[in-house]
Amino acid sequence: MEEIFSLILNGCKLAKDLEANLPNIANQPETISRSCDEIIKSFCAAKERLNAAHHHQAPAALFYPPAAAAETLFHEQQQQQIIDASLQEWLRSSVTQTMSLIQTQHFVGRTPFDIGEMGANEMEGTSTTRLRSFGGGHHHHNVQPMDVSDSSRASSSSQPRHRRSGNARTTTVPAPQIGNTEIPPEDGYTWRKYGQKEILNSKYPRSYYRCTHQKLYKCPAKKQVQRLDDDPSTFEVAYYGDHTCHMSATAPSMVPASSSAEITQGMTTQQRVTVQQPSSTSNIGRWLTMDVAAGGSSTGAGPSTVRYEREVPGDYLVANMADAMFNSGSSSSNSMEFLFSSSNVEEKGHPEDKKE
DNA sequence: ATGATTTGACCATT
DNA sequence: AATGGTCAAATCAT
Repeated sequence: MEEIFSLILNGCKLAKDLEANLPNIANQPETISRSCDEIIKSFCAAKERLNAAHHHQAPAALFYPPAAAAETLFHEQQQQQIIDASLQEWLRSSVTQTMSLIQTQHFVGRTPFDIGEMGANEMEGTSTTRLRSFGGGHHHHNVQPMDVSDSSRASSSSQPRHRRSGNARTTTVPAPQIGNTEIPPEDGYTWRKYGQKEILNSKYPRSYYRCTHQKLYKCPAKKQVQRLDDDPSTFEVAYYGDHTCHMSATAPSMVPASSSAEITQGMTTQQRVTVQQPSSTSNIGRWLTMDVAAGGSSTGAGPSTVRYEREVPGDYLVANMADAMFNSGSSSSNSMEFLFSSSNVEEKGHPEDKKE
């Protein structure tokens, strides 16, 4: 156990070192990469040991895990929380600035996440392959009877509760390289969670989000986020519907989800640092909401006129992200302008996503 | 007070 | 009938 902790702490230390050095090596991707590798290695080693210690019996009840398993999972979670706590401390300190710098300099033009678009069918195929059938292990703390003897519904059922409408754009988002890997991915839009569900044959629950501005702008955009069974550090995000709300409200910029993901990803990291507090999801939107000029010419960007989403083929976007994000005019060389090359995003328009 | 999240219940789809 | 998606009351956070 001590070994594990020392591994973790070592990882933290390495990360700190990296942080300190970052300004110096910002343009040495290889060096940074090597550092990251070391950090990751350290944490992975810790994780492996944790798993080895607790994981040997992963019983495969079909629906509900035996108490023992639940306990095991619970312990694991506690470990994870301890790890998280360490990381939080580090992350909280001042990484934010550093990260924005990294993102600015390093991630531009790269697409570390593989965006796959598949129809629902394909998606289903993959998930059945991937999520093998040893379901069960959900870490559900006891559900308390909530005594909401509510039955005054059953009349307002006019919404099409379509199951998995055809056009899902599915994104697999690996855990952030930096810091906490438990954080749900973000994509720059602001979402409101409206549900969570245990999914059969999946270890982890699926979370349901809708656009925060659904009611304001009738924005139909939705997404579902679920951790992969195989690889809990990877999230599968399925998008349904397109944003009809205007960009300044929810979108980080005109970048489609795929390319904004890389930026968002990092920000998520910072923003979700406090994982234990489950309800702090949406500050992110705030900075994004603030002031994101796009397109190099339109500064005022009349929101309602701008087509913010999809089809920005070779556009370079200038966004004042870092500034807006942390409004930290301090040392982080206010990189007022960095551009994303939202090049190879081939989101074929599937506008026929109507429900109403 | 307002807005977001949690979570059991409800209901459409398979 | 089972499963997944959504609703909405209760709760939490700001």
